[in-house]
Amino acid sequence: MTHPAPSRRHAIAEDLRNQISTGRLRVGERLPSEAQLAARYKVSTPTLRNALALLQGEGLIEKIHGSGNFIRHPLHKITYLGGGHTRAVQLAPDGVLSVSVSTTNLRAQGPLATLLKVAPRSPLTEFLHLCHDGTTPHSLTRVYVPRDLAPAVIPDPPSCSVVTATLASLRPPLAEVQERINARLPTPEEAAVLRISQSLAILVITRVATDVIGRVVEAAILVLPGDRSDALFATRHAPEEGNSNK
Amino acid sequence: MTHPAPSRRHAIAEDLRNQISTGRLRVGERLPSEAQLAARYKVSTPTLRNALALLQGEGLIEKIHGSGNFIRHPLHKITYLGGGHTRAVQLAPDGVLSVSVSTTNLRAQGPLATLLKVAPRSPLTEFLHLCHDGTTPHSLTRVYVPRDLAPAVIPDPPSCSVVTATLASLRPPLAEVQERINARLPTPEEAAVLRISQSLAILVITRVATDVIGRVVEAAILVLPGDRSDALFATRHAPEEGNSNK
DNA sequence: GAGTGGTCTAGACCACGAG
DNA sequence: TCGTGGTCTAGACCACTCA
Repeated sequence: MTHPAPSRRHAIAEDLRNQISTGRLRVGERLPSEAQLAARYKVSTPTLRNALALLQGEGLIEKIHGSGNFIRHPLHKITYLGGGHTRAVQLAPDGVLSVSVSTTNLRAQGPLATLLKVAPRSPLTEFLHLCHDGTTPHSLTRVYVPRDLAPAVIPDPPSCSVVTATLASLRPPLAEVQERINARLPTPEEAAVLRISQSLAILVITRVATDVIGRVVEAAILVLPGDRSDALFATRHAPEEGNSNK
Repeated sequence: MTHPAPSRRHAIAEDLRNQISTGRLRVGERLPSEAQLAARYKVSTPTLRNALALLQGEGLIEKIHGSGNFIRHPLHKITYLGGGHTRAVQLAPDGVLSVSVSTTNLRAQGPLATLLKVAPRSPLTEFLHLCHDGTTPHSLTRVYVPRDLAPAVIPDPPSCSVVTATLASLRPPLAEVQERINARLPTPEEAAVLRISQSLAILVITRVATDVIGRVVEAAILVLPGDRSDALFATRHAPEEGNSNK
């Protein structure tokens, strides 16, 4: 409560936020150049850039080097459905999502070997999914399976649904799916691939599927931008056994 | 791969990271002043501050205005157990967590009313939990229940376990627990309460518990710093019905 | 090549914390 | 009061995009 409006950049960010939400600045539109904005608000360029960084962290604008600052399209919110849904995928409310998949063969090492509970240098297959909502990237998923559970032939170009179905057919019945979620800032690489600011928080979901004999048959790492996605877990309780929890 | 080492501040941050991980800088210790560090690395103060901001975003250091930059204590990782566990609480691996609770009566409004599916201005009781790991705050939880499901008398000082048990006893059997998770940067208020950087991502869990007649009996908003907490959901599958997924 | 954002400098002044 | 971090200035130079 010491300072309601401590700094210049918050005031500028607030003004721009209002202009965006009231529609005076329309989506997709380019903002005036940083030099022009700095002149208009009578601040130095670093201060104006700090103001833009706030909006960037909220996912309201997108900076494109050499080209300008743009109002982002209103975000199609994506909900990751977890818990029980073995074939967990993202759900888009209305828009059409296109997914591109690429495949790589590699060998387990370090944390990846630990995650899959295999020996280092075990052969794995990686499926890299990049999900687009229109023209903007929307989520990044890396799926790892032991090589012997991966299909021998991969369609070219691979399609997400086909790959997923093929994987499921090769797989023994699942016993447990574990999903670990945390929040962090993206690495520069992740930010570049997803075209988001390095200061926009991301949701990272690490999903590990285990079969009945305890073998890890799939590990997936999902990276979801925090401004346009969340994860939902619903747990139903049987009415009569609801009180059996110790 | 376009830029292996794009900027000065990353080099400085990397150097400080190494000094921290190799123990040349010990936990709790104060770093030299920013002016001294700037002189040592031969950079301007804003550049040095940018380097520190990177470490701050990783939760490695804590800035205390007027006092200095300090190496943070190695984080006791907290895991939020979700999904099925009705009385979801945080688990600390070893350290002892102390929780302070305060109670407020208020009336539903806006998003809160929507969350609890009650009419605006319905009476609610808020329980504000602040969880400490030693001296540093660790998580912030706001729990809202309709007033008629809240205990008439609140012990003073309220204890977390007693409050939780009392709430459970007043409550009809639960039918469903829904947990929605997302990632964002903290508000200035949240950052201040949790004593974290405004550039450290947080995990926000919104948990809504519904009873058998569809009434929302509790809504909780948990704020967990991303560097020291994650959420875990485990789903077991019955072996025989594992293939029923079309 | 013109215009854009990305990074950095060398200082100034203010606000906070502790003695 | 003094040293600390917090904010800001007015420029400089580089890297990228697009015509």
